[in-house]
Order: sequence, then structure tokens, then C-alpha cells
Amino acid sequence: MSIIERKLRQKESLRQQILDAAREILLANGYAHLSMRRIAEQIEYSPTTIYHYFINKEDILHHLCVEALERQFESISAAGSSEQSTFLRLRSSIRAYIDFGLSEPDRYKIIYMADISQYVSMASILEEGSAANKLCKLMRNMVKDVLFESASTLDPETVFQTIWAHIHGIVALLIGRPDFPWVEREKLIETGLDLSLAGLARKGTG
Amino acid sequence: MSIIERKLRQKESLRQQILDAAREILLANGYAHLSMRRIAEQIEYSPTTIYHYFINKEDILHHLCVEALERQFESISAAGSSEQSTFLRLRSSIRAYIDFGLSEPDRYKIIYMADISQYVSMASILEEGSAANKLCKLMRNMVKDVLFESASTLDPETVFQTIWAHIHGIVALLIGRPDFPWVEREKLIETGLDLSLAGLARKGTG
DNA sequence: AGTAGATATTAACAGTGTTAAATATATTAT
DNA sequence: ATAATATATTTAACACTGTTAATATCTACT
Repeated sequence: MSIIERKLRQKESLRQQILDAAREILLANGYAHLSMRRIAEQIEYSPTTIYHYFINKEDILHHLCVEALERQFESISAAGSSEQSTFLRLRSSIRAYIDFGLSEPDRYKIIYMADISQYVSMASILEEGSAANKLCKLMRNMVKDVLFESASTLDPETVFQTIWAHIHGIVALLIGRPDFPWVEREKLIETGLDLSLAGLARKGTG
Repeated sequence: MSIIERKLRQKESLRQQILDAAREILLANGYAHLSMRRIAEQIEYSPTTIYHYFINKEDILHHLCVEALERQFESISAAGSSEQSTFLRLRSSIRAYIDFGLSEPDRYKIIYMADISQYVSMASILEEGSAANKLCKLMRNMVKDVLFESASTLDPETVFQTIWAHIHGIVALLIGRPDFPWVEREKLIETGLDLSLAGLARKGTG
């Protein structure tokens, strides 16, 4: 059955070529210039061919999204692992989240800012074992550890989502409105984290 | 010269009709379905006519953006004015920001989430006397008042931008990823505000 | 009535995502 | 080797998008 295997391998190869091309265009020319025809041009196939490997453009974006989430998960989990205290582990992970977004804006946009919600269900992105799932669990657990140590009664999930909202806000605004008169970037980020995490060090009420 | 006046009036009228049509389509069918041809259809003119009144689509979006900012400014400044303490004034203004975003998602998207930064300069949106300018000043001053009362040494602008990032994050994520398993919305918002503002009540270091 | 100037339209360009139908290619069976 | 079958790929089109050069129409004034 090696012929079938080879065919599957070739099919998988072209599939990967399409994703590679899409990723390349995305990172080189930005989100706006990523088109099916351009991907086709790059892989030297007709645009229609792509539709035999992916349902539609959003399907491709979904895969790039999953891929980007894997990268994000790696950089965040790596950043946290070297720290000693639970608090610093959380803090440097959060910092890594922001740094990922600022250093890879197009990947970040694909994950969190693209209009894919109508096509790609959150459920499929968050499915068991996925990078997004692991990322959520990682963050939630770090929050839980910090809350436990400070004997807080706050709900870990709520705090996790709150922190997420905060850091997404920073990244999204800095990326999306780069010409706003922002204060010095480092100061904005660090002050933000200080304020955001200050409430975690003492007992909460809900 | 009343003929010239009438002509100017008519010109201005059609200009308004275009904006009205654009706004209507935006709010009824969403951001994705707002096209020049659709606006033209609605006002019963050819698509080209629009280009005699606006430079391009982004120009129209810019005007809708300014308009939306005016609405946002109104609802936020109204919300804060009724409160007594500086802290509550800030808090309810922030809450109004979030509520505006959640109740008028398409308007919010136009202001803060649309890809207009390449076409519409932040400078033109923030120009002296504009709603955006007034909104920034309003928020910044409220933050300043709170920081002054708590004898904080934190930089008001930095804190303002931090708070903005936080609340934008909440709105952007809730709007953009509605199918994520969020905790109860009210709880998320209120806990977030509590945590975010907790750091303002005591002395800072930067 | 004829003309200058403003205003609006037609028709096209270059692009987008997507799909039905036709074709080319490769594999299998005779 | 040839015919039949599956698979893979492309052509050509549809229905859109924003935008613009050239053209037509309408209006006001001489």
C-alpha cells in the first residue's frame, strides 16, 4: 500500500505548501494582502486547487491561527517556567503574552483580532489538547496558585479573564493604533501590570 | 446669492444622505456588509457620485468614526457627571465606556477595531475640540483627580492609558469572541474594574 | 438660445472569494 | 498495451469589492 501512502504524503505536502505560502504572505505583506489568488500564485497552482485542500479562506486562517497559538503557548510557557515564585511566574507569563503580540503583530491579529468568529467556532480552537486550551489552563492555574497563596477568595477564572482582557487591550491598542500618542511603551506595560496585579496580593471579596 | 446657498444646501444634504445611508447599513447589517455600491443603491445614485462627496470609503468610515466618538463621549460624560466622589465619577465613566461598546458593537468596532489607521490619521481624530480629544481629556482628568486625592505619584497619562487598555480589552474580546466560555458578564466587568482600580487607592511608585 | 460650469452616470480596471464543469493525469483492470 | 476508472487540476465564470477616466446631463447665466 505504499502507493497510497505516497499519494497521501504528496497530498499532505501540497496542503503544507499552501499553509506555508499563506503564512509567508501574511508575515511578509500583512493580513490585508493575504488572498487566495496570491497563495495560488506562490505555490504555482490555480486558485481552485486550494479549495480541494481547504474548505475556504477562513479554513486556512483557522490553521494559521492554531499554528500561531502554538507559538504563543510555547513562548509563554517558556517564559514562566524559569521563575521561582508563583507571582513572578504569572507576571512573566503575562509579560510574554504582551511581548508575543508586539513582536509578532500579524500572528496576534490572526488569533485575536481577525473576524473569524463567524466561520471558525471557538469550540474547535479550544478543543481538548489544543494550544489554546493548554494556554488557558496554564494561565488559569497560575492565577489560581497566586490567589491561593494570598488567601484570596476571588474566582480564578474571572481573574484570569480579567487579566487577559487587560493585556489583550494593551496589545490590541498598541498594534491597532500605533500613531496614538502613547506614553513610553515599557512604562505603560509595567505600570499596567503593577496596577492589574496589585489587587491579587490581598484578600478579595468575590 | 440664494441659489448658491440652495445648491450648497443640496450638496450638504446629499453628503448627509450618504453618511446616513452608510450608518444605517452599518448598524443594520454590520461592518462587513458596508460597501460603496450598497450605499449608492440606498441613496439611489450611482456609486461614482459618492466619490464627488467623499475621497473614498475610508473617508466615510472616518466620518462615521467621528460621529460614533461623539455619541460615546456624550454617554460617558453623562454617566460620570451624576456621581459625587472623584473615584465614583471615574468608575461609572469607565463602566459607561464598556456599556457603550457592548450595546453598540458596530459603532465601537468602527472607532477602535477597524483597520483605518493606515488611511485616517490619529492626529485628525484627536484634533483640538474633537470628541476623541475631549474624551481623552475627560478620562485623564478624572484619573488625575483620583490620583491626587489618594496622594499617588503615578503618572495620570500612564494610568489613563492603562485603564483604557483594560476596558478596551474587555469590550474587544466580548464583542470579537462572543462564543468564548466567558464567566458571567456582569461579574467579569465588575471584578475587572475592582482589580484595575484597586491600585489607584494607595500610593504608587512611578 | 447658447454656452460655461457643476453634477451625475456609464463603462471599465483590477482586484476579491468561490464554484460548476471540463480537462488532464495517474492508477487500476482487462 | 489498452480501456476504464479514479484522482487531481484547471478553465471560465459568477457575484462581488473599491476606484477612476471619460462621457453625458442638467442648470444657471450671459
